[in-house]
Amino acid sequence: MLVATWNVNSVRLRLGNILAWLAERSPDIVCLQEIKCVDEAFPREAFERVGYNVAVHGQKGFNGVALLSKAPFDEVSPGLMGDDSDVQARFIEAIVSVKGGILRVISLYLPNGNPPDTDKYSYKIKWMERLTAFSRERLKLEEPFLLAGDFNVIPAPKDAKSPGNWVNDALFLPKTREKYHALTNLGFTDAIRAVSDDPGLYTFWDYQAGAWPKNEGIRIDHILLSPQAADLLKSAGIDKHVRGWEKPSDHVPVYVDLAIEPR
DNA sequence: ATGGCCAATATGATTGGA
Repeated sequence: MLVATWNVNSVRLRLGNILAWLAERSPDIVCLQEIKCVDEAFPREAFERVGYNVAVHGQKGFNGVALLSKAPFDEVSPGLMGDDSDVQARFIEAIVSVKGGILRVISLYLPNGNPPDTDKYSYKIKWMERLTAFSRERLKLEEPFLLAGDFNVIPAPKDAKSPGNWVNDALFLPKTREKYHALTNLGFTDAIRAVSDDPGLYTFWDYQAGAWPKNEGIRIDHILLSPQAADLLKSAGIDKHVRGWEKPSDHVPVYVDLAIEPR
């Protein structure tokens, strides 16, 4: 069973690319970020026509996350616990029935946090603390459980072509990486790092300054696996070639193959 | 030459992204 995540940078502008990639990869579940539209404007029918159920948590203009699933959703819950005043659409949780049990999946868009000397950075850090508190609760359930999305965190120097360019950036500051490790140390497995220690595994290339042709990439889109999900990991990968398509997103899809059969 | 982008919005300049 394939589960993937992709920050698409506008689901409406990227619809053709997304449908082409779905036909090529045929994932069972897809976590989308930066859909950049309200729920009513999400191109739901285009995905239903090719066999997906749709769950959306959008907002006007920016942010927004969604889930696609070939199997129906048993439960869907938008929003991250811990701050009722947070109106940014960055989190959606769902449960899907699979053969022999369930799979719990989160599509998340962690705040960027730049510039670091502003309230944008404190919002990022607080959001990470809320995500850790949420995860601590969910891990107690001992289920196959995935946190997938755009984490806006470069975990280690080898996750950037030029780490020196990022030392003062909210994506790579020591405090950001400390908070990320506080999350992963609860017991998550980084799916990509479980299958490869190689440098040069990137998921984002800026539109600016020729980042793509120079391969100036960073790895910021992650799939974190609960212990029960990690036990099922068969393979993981990054669909890098999608960055070279016409009108690309600046991010590419990341996927895991789990030893689970659809129900 | 040592910079270069993109998307959404009561839009033709601003905001956010990373």
